Amino acid sequence: MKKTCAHHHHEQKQELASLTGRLRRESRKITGPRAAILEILRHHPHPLTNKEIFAELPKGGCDLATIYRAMQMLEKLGMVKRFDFGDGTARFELVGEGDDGHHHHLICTRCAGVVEIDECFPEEIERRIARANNFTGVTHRLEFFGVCPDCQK
Amino acid sequence: MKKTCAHHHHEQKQELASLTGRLRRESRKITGPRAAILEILRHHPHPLTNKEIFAELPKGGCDLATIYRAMQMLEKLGMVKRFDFGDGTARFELVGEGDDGHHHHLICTRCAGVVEIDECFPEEIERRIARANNFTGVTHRLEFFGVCPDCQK
DNA sequence: AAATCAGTTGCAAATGATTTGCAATTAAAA
DNA sequence: TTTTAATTGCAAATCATTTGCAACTGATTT
Repeated sequence: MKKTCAHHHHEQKQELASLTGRLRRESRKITGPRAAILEILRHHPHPLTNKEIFAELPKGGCDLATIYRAMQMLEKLGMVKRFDFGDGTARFELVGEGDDGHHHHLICTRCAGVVEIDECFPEEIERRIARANNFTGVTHRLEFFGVCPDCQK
Repeated sequence: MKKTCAHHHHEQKQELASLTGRLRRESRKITGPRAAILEILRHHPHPLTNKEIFAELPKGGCDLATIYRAMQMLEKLGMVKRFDFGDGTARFELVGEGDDGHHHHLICTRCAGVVEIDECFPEEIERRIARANNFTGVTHRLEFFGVCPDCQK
């Protein structure tokens, strides 16, 4: 269960320069650990856990806490999107400029393989739900689970 | 943000006898802690965290670990359904006999109030997603977030 | 290029939710 | 009652994530 194909909601792999530029604009420093983390995210089209990023880090990597701090900051700047697959571990994906990164996944409950999904919850129904309950600014968190072709035996 | 109204997917409050019967059938003991926990769940139409159940427990309550163990067991028996609101704390709701408890919530990001939702992700689209990726046994986890009427000021 | 300073990092300790080992207890069957 | 497997309390262990703090380093200024 490995998929690398780009789905239409995926921008081209972002230039590192564009990423560091975004940081600079927010008066954040471009440090070794940050450049390395962005580099890893840039090359992974799928959501990664902090531990996974940590493992991908070259030799003298950085502290795990630094990754946690970096992801928190990148999320606040809207540069990464946090996903929750319900296993108690956060996962992150790089988000393109101007994009909000909203999309969903289909996760194999056997091998944990992940496929990005283009479908989203119907806007019209979401609006109906918001109106019916007088809620504003409604969004959703949605992930699919099933058994991937490889794991079906 | 408090709602007590019963939605159509909610069975009538289950008889305690029916609940204990289900346990007995699985050769589980009806202990004080368990009866107390079921009693609390029976009276709460909304997802509860273990801590909340713990707090609701009468005086000499039971150990928090016992609640964790009970919920795990009840979930395995399909008597409660676990929900994940993305805040790192599991929540549980009693599930009626024969029901699988599948449904969703609309959660206020300000006051954490919860409203049960009747809408579900369109089956047809889910089937399409499953087929398109050759996955079997596909389900989904879906929760809505927004600002409830009270918190809108 | 050296000085300056806010933003960063490593490391260890703190949190918080959840799990687990184990000896003592108890519900339910015999 | 006796018997036995299931259950509990309690403390210690896990795991993911956060945080305090002193040392460090980009980025900007001089």
